[in-house]
Amino acid sequence: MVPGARPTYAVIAKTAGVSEATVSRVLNGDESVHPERARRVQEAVEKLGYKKNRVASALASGRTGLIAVVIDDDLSVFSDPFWGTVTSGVSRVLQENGLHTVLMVSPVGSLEGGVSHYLKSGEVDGAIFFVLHSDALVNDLKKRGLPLVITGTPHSSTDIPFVDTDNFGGAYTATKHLMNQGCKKVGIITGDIGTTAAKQRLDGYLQAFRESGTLPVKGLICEGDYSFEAGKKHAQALIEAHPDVDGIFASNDLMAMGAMTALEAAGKSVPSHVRVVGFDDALIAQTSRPALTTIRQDVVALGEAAATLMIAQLNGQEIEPIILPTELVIRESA
Amino acid sequence: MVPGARPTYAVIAKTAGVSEATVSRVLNGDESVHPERARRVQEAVEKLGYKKNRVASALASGRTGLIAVVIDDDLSVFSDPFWGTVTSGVSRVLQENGLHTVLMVSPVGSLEGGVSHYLKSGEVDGAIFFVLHSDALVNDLKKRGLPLVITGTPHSSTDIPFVDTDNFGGAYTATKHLMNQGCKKVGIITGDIGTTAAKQRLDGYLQAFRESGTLPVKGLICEGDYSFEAGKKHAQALIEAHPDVDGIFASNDLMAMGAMTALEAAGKSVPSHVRVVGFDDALIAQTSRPALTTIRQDVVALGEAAATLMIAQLNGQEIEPIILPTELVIRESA
DNA sequence: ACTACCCGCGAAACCGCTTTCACGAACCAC
DNA sequence: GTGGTTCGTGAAAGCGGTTTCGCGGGTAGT
Repeated sequence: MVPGARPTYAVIAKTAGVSEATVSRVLNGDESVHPERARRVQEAVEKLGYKKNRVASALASGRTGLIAVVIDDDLSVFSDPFWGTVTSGVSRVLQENGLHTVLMVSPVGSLEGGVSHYLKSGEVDGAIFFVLHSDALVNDLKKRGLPLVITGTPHSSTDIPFVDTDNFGGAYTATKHLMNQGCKKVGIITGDIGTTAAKQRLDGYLQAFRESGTLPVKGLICEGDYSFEAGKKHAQALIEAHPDVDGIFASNDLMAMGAMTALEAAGKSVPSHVRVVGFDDALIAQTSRPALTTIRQDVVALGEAAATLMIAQLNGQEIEPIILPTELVIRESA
Repeated sequence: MVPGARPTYAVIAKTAGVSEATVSRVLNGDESVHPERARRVQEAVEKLGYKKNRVASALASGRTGLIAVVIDDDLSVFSDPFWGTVTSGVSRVLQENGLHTVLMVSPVGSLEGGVSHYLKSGEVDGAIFFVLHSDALVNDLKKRGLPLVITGTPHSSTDIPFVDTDNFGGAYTATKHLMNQGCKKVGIITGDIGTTAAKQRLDGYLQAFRESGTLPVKGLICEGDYSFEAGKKHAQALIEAHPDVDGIFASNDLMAMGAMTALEAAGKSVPSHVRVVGFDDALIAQTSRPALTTIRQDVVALGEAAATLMIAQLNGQEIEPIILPTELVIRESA
């Protein structure tokens, strides 16, 4: 053996005095090998510092040990720590299970091109989608039998396993909190209503109203899009339409920041005139002045849950969606 | 051929009436094939919707088409959009070149374990490191001939190609800007001085002083660690030690935010009493009140540059480090 | 016209691991 | 003791490409 070259089964087999087939069995946890021979193989592996060639293994077995994480260029990675954080959770759990994370950041829309091809070509053992881009692609993959996990609730109710934050509950808690603080007129700035998360948060808001026996007046519900600017714009509109508004639930922290900026500019102080609650507990929630009261979602846990679901699926276990709880973090703004 | 099964060379070869060897040559851009036969192969590929099996290809050729991106769990992905953004830049460029990004988020310190093994085992064609963790590992990999790129300037001057932002120039510009605005006493809150970036930014600050013919008084240089808390703490210390301080350059936006929070709490208004400049142009710089004047670095471009360097290396081209320019973004704080 | 080359191409070996298959030994029941 | 199992094992056939090697035919040189 040339020094520096990695040993192969041939070498291990010779050293241990067994066949390559037996080496393979031992290394793949086949119980049926005689303990004594297994030990000899283990020793040879140890001694030679053998590490399995994953590529060869993949070719022969059809399992690559790779899980794709598919992200939409636009919504996501840029300037928003959210997906990066989720990914790190995914990656950690996968790694602990001997799997690797292949990142596919696809320019939105072009998903049908290269990414789609790659996923269909069996070079990954599964795919985790961040935000459901195209139901078509996902359903197609599903039909082909590729293990899938979606982070965020899918639009159409497919039977594809997903993980999500309890958007409904979080929004409900946020709204309830505002009411408990004495707010009589609570508005909401929603996220991009095309996303299920935004819809669910709106539902949670409405539920809080329902329970209090009232319904939000027209104009209290503003359709935003998760951006700072939207928060600003809609807060302005809100206090114009309803000068007596005394609580705002923004569907994410960034919009809450925008709202606070607008409120301050309009001479309304937070929280004495208007209380504000956000959603996410992003970094900005902690650093803003006044510090933002918000609904914390555990983003790392979201990633970990997605990975866990994937692994369970690969093991052929029965699985169901995971909904992660949220937590109200009370700071200064409400 | 079973419907649904992917075609192989065997099928293409038969369809085109050539040998598998010729198919391989055509698909790998070997010029020596007769145009007519090449055309026939292309047609067969087209007709059958053939896509090369990357795994088989990898086994035979030794090239996996995978590039590892190695990130330190701690410093990075969590709550800081920085590395996520860089990664998306890397991923995009790699993908355009038919390569894929394998994410390795390693709990700091454990780099020597699984990650190291994986990288050494030839299952990736190259590795891009975010922040230089361990010179030892990198040098080892370098010796083994694995193409490497480092984002951020390495500590020891190895000949490993790297990409970085012009930290020195950015810091110099920031400090100069404060001086030009009339600041007489400019302090700095540095980043974790164990990182080269922090050192370079400090150097830039010092250079601005040198050019103005003065030197920063003792106590004007505060050693921070890039955290919000550090910014707060050191700004407090700064105005205590030097009540007449009228400019602060914080080595990142987060510390600048902390500093502004502390200043406001101490009754100093920004920018009228003290001007503040940050570094990064992160999201918080735009949303803060007052909006933060800062040094913008192009984070996506950083990732793209890293990927470009990697690709050049794989092509055997000569390469040298890339230093990306920064830009002063003037907002309200200075 | 004869040897020397070069060029395009196919046969076949090979990459390193997995898995099927069949064989011999050991074990069982009758 | 005989026939039928079961069990551990190795030989060998893949997995789907890449690459070496050598052959046949055309070109060039003398």
